[in-house]
Amino acid sequence: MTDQQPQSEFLRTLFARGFVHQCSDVAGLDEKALAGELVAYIGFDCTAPSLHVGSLLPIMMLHWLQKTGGKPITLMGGGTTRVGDPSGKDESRKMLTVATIESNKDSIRQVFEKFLTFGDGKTDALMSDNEEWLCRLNYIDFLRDVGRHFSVNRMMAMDSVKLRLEREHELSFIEFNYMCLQAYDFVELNQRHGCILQMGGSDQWGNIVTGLDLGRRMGTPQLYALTSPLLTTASGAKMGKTAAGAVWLNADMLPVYDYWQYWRNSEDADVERFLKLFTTLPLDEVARLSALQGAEINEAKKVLANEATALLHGRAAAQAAAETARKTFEEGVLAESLPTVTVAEAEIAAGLGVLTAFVKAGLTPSTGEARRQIKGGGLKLNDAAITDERYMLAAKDFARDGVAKLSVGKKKHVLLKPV
RNA sequence: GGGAGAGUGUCCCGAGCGGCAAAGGGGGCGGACUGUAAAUCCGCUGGCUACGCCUUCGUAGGUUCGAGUCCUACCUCUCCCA
Repeated sequence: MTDQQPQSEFLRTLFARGFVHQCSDVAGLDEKALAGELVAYIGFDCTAPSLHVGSLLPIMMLHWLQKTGGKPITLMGGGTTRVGDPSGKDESRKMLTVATIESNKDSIRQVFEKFLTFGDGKTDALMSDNEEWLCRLNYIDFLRDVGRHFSVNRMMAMDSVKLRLEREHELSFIEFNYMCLQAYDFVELNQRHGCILQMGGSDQWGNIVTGLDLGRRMGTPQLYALTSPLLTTASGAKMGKTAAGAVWLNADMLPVYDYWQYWRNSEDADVERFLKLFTTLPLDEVARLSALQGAEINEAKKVLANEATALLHGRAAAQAAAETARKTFEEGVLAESLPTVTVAEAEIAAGLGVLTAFVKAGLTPSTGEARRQIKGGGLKLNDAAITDERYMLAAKDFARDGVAKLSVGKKKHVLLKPV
């Protein structure tokens, strides 16, 4: 929020790569970062079994923090998720059961290890969980020790609350408490680990600042807030949503190939921004790549896909995805690494219609949809458009490597394999 | 507890004098153009054993030849008052 040049490597990097949306006190924070090991945390909700690309941005901030000599803390919201954050939501989310939250937590954890080094060393990352202290709180004690520092008048003015009220949507008491708990987390982490910075997405600003405030009233050292911009694509869509759903980070929820494709299909106008945010390439390399014009920029998109995928899934997996893509798109060759679905030989012998085949392959949700796609010219069998919706798959369709290639549009392919 | 209002195509918003598979958007998917981009244009957007059949308008009943539309009860949500 200021244009002064920070001195610390940490802040310089964050600013240069476009991670900063708001910061409570750049100069003050810069000083702390220069002085020595900076401890910062980001909280993560456990509302889904995997994080998605939206959370990648905060994770990258922690990554850079560690790289520049700081100590990152990932805070799992084991406790706060039981309450539910109203920020940025129109309606209250369904209450999640404790069991669901626990299982989500376990499944989310593993992702952090890809981006951060955990351990007991000075700049090793730390994984914490606010369940540890929040679930132990005693209501009356909490109200007396912490609750008295919150002004309802001020809370009513916070966006997360105000928007609900203005739109005449319900805001339950439990959600209203969320920011108090998050604020308390910050204080707790300060006391436990000397954490003085909380980062997060821009929608977290209110919650984070509430933490600074609580800290001051409860006698912590000066705390700092830093938020990253809300990520949208150049054409305004929310980042991380595709037709199939969210772009998950867990490989069991989104295949590596699809993850690679997600980045490969970025809009031109996003390439530079994404390279800065989601890869660790040096900035001069980023500048070179994003200067490419016209079709040339596809090279930059491939680099983006490679780098982003390598960070999450490893270099080898990224290369494999790139190779599959190269074969299918650039050579038009059948890549055996495409997703494969098996069918019983007998089923084919008994007569398997194309419509059913597409449904089996999961390319089409219903035969009706398959029918419509055929009318629109969207379905292909071994790269040839299908025109007859009553066509039955025959032996010759499996002539190439014993598999039939089914496609919807240009980008979605599945190999059908008889067994 | 009292009063006022609302629940529509399982993505969202949203029209709907008793004839409705249900207007219109958004989103999405497919096609054309391109560069696996954007913008633009076109088509599609309940299911199926498909010129027919089945299931949809909060839930359950009722009135009607016929109900998203009328009546009754119930459920859920919102607002106002207490």
